[in-house]
Amino acid sequence: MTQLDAVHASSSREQTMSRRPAAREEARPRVLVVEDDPSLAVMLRYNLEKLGYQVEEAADGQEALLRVAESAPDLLLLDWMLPSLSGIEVCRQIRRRPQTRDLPIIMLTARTEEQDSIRGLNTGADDYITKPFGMEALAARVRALLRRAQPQASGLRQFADIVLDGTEHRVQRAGRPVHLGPTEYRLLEFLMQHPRRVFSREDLLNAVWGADIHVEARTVDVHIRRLRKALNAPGEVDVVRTVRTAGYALDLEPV
Amino acid sequence: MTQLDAVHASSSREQTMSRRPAAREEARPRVLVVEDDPSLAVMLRYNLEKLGYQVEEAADGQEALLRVAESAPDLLLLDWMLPSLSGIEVCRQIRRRPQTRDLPIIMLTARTEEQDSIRGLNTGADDYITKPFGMEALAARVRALLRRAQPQASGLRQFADIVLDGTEHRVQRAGRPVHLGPTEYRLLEFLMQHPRRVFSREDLLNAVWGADIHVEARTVDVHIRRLRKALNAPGEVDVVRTVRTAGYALDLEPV
DNA sequence: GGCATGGTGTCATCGAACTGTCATCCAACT
DNA sequence: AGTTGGATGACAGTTCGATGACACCATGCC
Repeated sequence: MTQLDAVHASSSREQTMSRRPAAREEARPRVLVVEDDPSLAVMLRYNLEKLGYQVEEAADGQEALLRVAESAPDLLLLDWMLPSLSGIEVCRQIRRRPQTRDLPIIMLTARTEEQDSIRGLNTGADDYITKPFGMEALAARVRALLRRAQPQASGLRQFADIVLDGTEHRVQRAGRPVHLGPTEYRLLEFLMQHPRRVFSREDLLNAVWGADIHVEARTVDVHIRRLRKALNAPGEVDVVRTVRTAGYALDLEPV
Repeated sequence: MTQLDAVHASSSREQTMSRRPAAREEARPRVLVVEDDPSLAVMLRYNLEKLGYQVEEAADGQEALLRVAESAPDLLLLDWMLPSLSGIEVCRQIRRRPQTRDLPIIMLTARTEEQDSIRGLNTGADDYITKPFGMEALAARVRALLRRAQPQASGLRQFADIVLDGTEHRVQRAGRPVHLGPTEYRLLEFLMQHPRRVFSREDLLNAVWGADIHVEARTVDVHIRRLRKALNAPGEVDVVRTVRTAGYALDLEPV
């Protein structure tokens, strides 16, 4: 028992890093309400909390950006008209930063404001709803957006200093961008789904190429080599472990 | 061809040995088909049963979750478009529960639905196949996934301060990593399956080398020696017991 | 169309790791 | 002491993964 625990403990070090997005997922989704009218804000908070969301508030555009940056909510409910910084401007700034590019935003607009101009103008919002609105309508939009956004969150995979962004199809190692061909990308993607685990060439062919495609087993070697070449900068440890007669694994310890 | 067959043969040996201890494993693998189109469902059932699987069915997402929870199938064939709860959503819910996190899932999608978005977007499925598909393609995927899922059960083995991790293909003694050649690895793996039990050289040849391979019996001595050398650091007790005229065993007591 | 480019699968070759065998030595039993 | 069976070191042959080269295809660009 003690031994097993020891092994687990030593090997779970990196896992805690890669588990971060999952930990947040467990909690209720957090909605940031940006609304300068206090009575409306209170109403929104009340209803959203009843629906099971955590609610944070911001009264103007400046505060909104601040809160988005530091508490990374899962969804933004954004009033169109705001003091200090208009809703459109907030939207634009949020879209500009890579960390918040995919944050779902719902705009709250007054009926008088022309909907066409909102729709036509590229605000960057994902959805909008005109005031006054019913709570069911809002709830439906919130649910839909959160559901859509969810996979994006888990599209991010991390192992050691390697980050694979599934939605952007992008790979980094130690912050530096890494260019991979399509096959190498899928290969890495698959290996990152089961870090440390050893896969035979046949496993990899099935998973990366497809079960019904016939390709020489040795071809895997070549792609592993290309993956290594792209991933390992001079001086860095090789992240691909070769296990003789067994296959390959994504791993730090070469032995 | 020859290559693949060789791989099959050698790797299936380990699998039969590392069969899960549970009683229900003797049965054929059970596949749950989640498909709302009755004619397709019938076709799938017919073909899968012909391939030797047990087939269960569910017509929508709700029923799918229910059946997964109560009958714990070995593999899920999941239609992308479903009434009441989409395939993606089913997938996500299954992945959320620890008991079903490793359940292999194959998605069935229509050709029009973008394949990239399925593969790229992290749906949580292990594989997918576009609709219309040939039965061989499906069979290949099912086989591949079931094979991959199986060895997970027999991951970690331990004897005294020795830990052998089957999925990672790693060996440790007293926390220190131990490097073994393929033969020594299989030898240790076999010995660890029956600690303390004494095996004759012939037993070991059959189990580790294979019944049909002809190798000099004395060769076992050499590999036992290599295993000892790798396993026993200076000052540690020898974990391999020699029983004169009988064979070897994994044991702590020297006598 | 023709050309460049980047990606892919296959092959021949190289070198390191592994393997099986033997001769020799040593310890245990008779 | 003599015999038997295991341990050990050496070694030659083999296997297996790494590597570089190359021909083939797409795709995009002039």
